[in-house]
Formats: sequence, structure tokens, C-alpha cells
Amino acid sequence: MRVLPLKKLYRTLYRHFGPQHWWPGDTPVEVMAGAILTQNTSWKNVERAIAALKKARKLSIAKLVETPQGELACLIRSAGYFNVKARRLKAFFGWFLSEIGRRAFYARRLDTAHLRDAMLKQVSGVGPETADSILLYALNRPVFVIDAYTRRILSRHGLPKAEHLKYENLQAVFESSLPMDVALYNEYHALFVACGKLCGKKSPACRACPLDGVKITFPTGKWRRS
DNA sequence: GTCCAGGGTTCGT
DNA sequence: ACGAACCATGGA
Repeated sequence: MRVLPLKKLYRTLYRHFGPQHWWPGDTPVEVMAGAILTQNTSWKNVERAIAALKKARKLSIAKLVETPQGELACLIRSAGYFNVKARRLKAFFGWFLSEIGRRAFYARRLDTAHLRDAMLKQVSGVGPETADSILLYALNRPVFVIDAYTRRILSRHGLPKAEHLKYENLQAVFESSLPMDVALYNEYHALFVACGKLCGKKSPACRACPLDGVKITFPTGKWRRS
């Protein structure tokens, strides 16, 4: 049984899976839209929805804001929850337009914690994971993204409580153990997803994956509070 | 037919 | 503060 801290866990995953080249998307707008569309949905289904938006020339901030919800819903049908997600796309880009402007580039002026806070409080349909995915992968901010795969992998390799821990507390485990590095956070989360896809939900332990027989160690103390 | 996928909100307890 | 129902398509 190998025992690894988070830093070495990263190297193990990277050696096995190689660079993941996330986020799959050509522009910041595509990444932000993809972050909303992929909520509880396979990426394969999201790709079709994005292709449909591109073909209809709706994949821009202005178009996403002005196009009627029903029309967007029709285009993103393949991504599931299409009525909900059409509303969320309009809500998010409406907020983005008024808060930041027409270019994602202008977001550089704003503080990361402020952006995250504003998104969570003002945009219905953007929760912690979606907000952090947007911050990290579209706006290049050093925030560590936690998702269901991350929780599942941690819960099977040394942190059984991971499935129930509050999002921000689990996030603090990583951010307090690793250097604050956008490229590192980018790759690390993508590697968790690559690994999580292999393991599956039901299988009690990872076999045929690089974490078979691996126990992860975590920093003790501060992050455990509340 | 059942389960799952790169979540979030709302409404009971 | 926590759990369950809800949203909905497409692949395994």
C-alpha cells in the first residue's frame, strides 16, 4: 500500500494519464457556456449542444443574452435539462455583460474572490463548481475545482468523509497543500476527471487505474473546522 | 428496463 | 443544517 501526499498524487496521475489539455473549448465564452451545459451531464452530450450553438451563431455574449430562452433551449436540447440551462446561460451572460463587459479579457481587472462571490450570489444556476470552473478555465484564476469524481476518488483512498464535506472545506485541503498555480490546478482537476471516468461509481475500489493500492495523506488541523 | 453523466435550486424535516 | 425531488438527454 503506497502512501502519497497530494503533491505526489498529482505526479502519479500525470505520469499515467499525461497532459489533458483542458478546458476543451476555443474561446472563454465557449468555456463558460460549457461549464453550465455540463452540469450533471456527460461531456459528449454537451459537445453536440455547443456545436448547435456555433452553427446557429449564438455562441457569443450578446447573442446568448438577446436570444429568447425557448430558442436557446431548442438548440441545447442534447445537453439535457434544456429549459433550466437555457435560463442559466442567459442569467450568467447577462450578469457577465453588466459586471465585466463584452470581452472576458476585461475580467482581469477584478479580484478573484469578488468575482466568485458575485457569481454565486447574483447568478441563479451557478454554484461553487460551475463558478470555479469558469474562474479557472475561462478566466485563468488559481481556484481548485472540486467535483463528484474528486470526492469519490478521495473517499476511496484515505478520506471517507469526502462525499459529505462542504465544498469550500474540501477545496481548502488542496489550496493549502499546493502552490497557488493556475496550470497545476488546471491539470490536477482534469486528471481527477480522467481517473474518475475509469473507476466508475459502483466499483468499491479502483482496479486497472493508477491509484489501485494507493492511500492519500492529508494535512491535519485548520481545514477541518466548520 | 435501469443506471449514470465534469450540478444547482427548492422544499420538506 | 441536511436530505430528497426535480430538471431531461443519450450512452452503457
